[in-house]
Amino acid sequence: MYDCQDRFKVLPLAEGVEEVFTRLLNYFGPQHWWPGDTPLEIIVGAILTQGVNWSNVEKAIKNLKQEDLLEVKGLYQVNESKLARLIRPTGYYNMKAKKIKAFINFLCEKYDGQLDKMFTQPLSKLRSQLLDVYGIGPETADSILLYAGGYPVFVIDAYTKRIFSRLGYVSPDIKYHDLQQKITGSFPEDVDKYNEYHALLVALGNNKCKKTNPECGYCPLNKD
DNA sequence: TTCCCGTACT
DNA sequence: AGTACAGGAA
Repeated sequence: MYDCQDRFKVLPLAEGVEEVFTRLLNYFGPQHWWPGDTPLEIIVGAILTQGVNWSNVEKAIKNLKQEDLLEVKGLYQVNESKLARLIRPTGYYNMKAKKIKAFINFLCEKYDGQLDKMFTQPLSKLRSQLLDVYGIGPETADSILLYAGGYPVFVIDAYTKRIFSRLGYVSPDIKYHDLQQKITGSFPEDVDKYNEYHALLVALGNNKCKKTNPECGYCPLNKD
């Protein structure tokens, strides 16, 4: 099994969650997420990054910026096929163009095209509204809420599942909501910490705790 | 479960 | 050439 289990099996989940955060922050340093200049850019990025590397997203974001399309009005007016062409580097570009359009339409209909208005809504109400938008599932909704809206929501992703299952705390196929409850149930509700924690898990998942050939020998969760 | 789909790293 | 990737819909 994985080396990290030896250390973390003696720690209750609550302490383990805290220990992982401390170690990752010491090792990687603050990540300064999300990499996006505006709330709208963060939301578009959250949709574009579904199922692909962030490096793919950067090209698409650059294309959108060049066309002056990272604003509500522009995204509302641009036709879907042109949008799809611009975001081609992210893969799934036809689906994602539809998804971005669906969000913009939702924003315009419900909130007069104003993100400020949208983000005055209480957390649980807005979350369920976002989940009703085509193309927005739990992870994308929570990324939008945390990184664009500043709500205290802990984002779960493939890395989070992989890391906590390898630590021995949960099953690899644990459901999104169940893992979210497990982690937040024993962790202070703090926007800055949630922000940093998710970013650090992505860093570990990318650099050390990879799906195949994980570099456990160099993992900060194993050192003394 | 399968489809959507390009990019980077092995 | 093969695999993995900040997922979600049908």
